[in-house]
Amino acid sequence: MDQMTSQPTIPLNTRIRASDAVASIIETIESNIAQGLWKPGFRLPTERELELQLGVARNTLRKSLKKLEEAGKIIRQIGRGSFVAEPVQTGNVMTSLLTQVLGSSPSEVMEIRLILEPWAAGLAATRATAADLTQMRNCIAHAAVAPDVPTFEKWDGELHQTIISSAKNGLLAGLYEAINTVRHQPEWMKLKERTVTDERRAAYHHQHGEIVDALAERDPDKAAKLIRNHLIAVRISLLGE
Amino acid sequence: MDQMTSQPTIPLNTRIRASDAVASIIETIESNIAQGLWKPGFRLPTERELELQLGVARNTLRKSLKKLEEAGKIIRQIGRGSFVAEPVQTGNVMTSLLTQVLGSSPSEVMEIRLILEPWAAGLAATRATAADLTQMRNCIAHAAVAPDVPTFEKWDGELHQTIISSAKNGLLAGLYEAINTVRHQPEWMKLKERTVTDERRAAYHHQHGEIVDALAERDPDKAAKLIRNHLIAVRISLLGE
DNA sequence: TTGATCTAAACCAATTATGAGCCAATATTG
DNA sequence: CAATATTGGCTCATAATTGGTTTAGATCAA
Repeated sequence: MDQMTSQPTIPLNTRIRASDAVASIIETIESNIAQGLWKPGFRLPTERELELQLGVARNTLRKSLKKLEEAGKIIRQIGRGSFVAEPVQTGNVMTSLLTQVLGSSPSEVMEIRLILEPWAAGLAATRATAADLTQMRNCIAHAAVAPDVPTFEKWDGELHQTIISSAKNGLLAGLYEAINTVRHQPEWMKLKERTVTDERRAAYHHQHGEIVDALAERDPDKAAKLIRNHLIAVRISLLGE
Repeated sequence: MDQMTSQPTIPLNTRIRASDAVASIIETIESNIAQGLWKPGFRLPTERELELQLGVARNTLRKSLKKLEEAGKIIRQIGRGSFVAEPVQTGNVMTSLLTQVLGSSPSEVMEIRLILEPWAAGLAATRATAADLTQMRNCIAHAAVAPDVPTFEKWDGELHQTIISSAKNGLLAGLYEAINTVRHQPEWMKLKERTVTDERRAAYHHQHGEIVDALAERDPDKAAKLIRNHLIAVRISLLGE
């Protein structure tokens, strides 16, 4: 309604288009909820009342209500009415995963490894190929002669990643890779430097060999049990009892 | 392209015309977008309004809009209108994991859920707060009255995410959130649409209620067992025996 | 003239909004 | 308990809105 066509170069933010009815209705209702005018549990006017109040057709109104319902803002029930929904904590967005991973404590990481890896080892016992087993033994050999903790840590990580990969579940491999990024965190490295003694390295080496042997024997239960014991040992050395 | 030898000055892009309406229009609209006057998603005035505001013929205006569309600045849709395009998303650090997740088969997803969720439920039984439990029941209520499968799916996903979050392991929550993105994949949705019957929805609703009850009773074993049975039922309905 | 650009109008196709009627689940009343 | 009223769920036909296309004519520079 503000057709000031005198200035050709400045088209202003004119008016909301007629076909924005649905969006406009949603905005109105959401504002009522946001302002606390309609509180959670409040029963909103019937559709036949709302269509009059808002000056739109019932079909249009219903499209808006459907979207509000899908967004979780309201709940509708035949014969009862439509109600303002209880607020739900806004879930974190996808992007949070990285910070989630990088911000995770060693305790959290071990908690998850302790559940994922024994299970994965059980699967790997039946699914691992000869090439997988060869690669595992390769990792163990490298770790055994590693000159320092970071190098040992690298081959240790590679070994566990290979075991996980042998479970032949691509999604699992991806998740574990994300978990593994935490190994490159300074905090994790410092923890390792402080806790990985030569004695423990020898113990880990022995446990790693047993695990791969169990996988080669195609014994799921044995592999799962061995890797679980290994991870418990790791957790103890990292975090204490 | 490079025949500079014959002609000293080749007028490649010479637009000598005094009134280059198209370029002028493009400049005006781009300026509106750049200045934030028209934000991403904003629906610009209809062509029939713009031609009045700019004082040009619709044909000329459309030439400008076409170029803007080709440049990715706006998006046009018959019957709906023209919209300022969303800015292209910059490459994510998580792309590898994301593609890993999105490329995963429902079978792989269920395999991991079946191991992670019972364990998480066991932890949640002792770690869930009253607010967590309230939110779970809220999700169940939403799912119960969901008018269609996508909406049901949304609240079902929210419920499981809440249970996971109740285990109070931030890394786990992040991983599960990544897994959950697969629910938005077309393949997954089609599978759900095809397999989620009213009968199964009723069964799931009952199982969900039992699970949350077990969590409220602080019974880890019962919760783990119930969610395991639930997920087995889901897997069967999705993938068969 | 020739070619390019702009103006103008009519019509096409996809989407949205309207209005009416009827159905299904729930609430209320006798 | 049974009957009625209320309320959301749904479908259909119709009209309005909006970008897409074609055609014709006017203007202007090379």
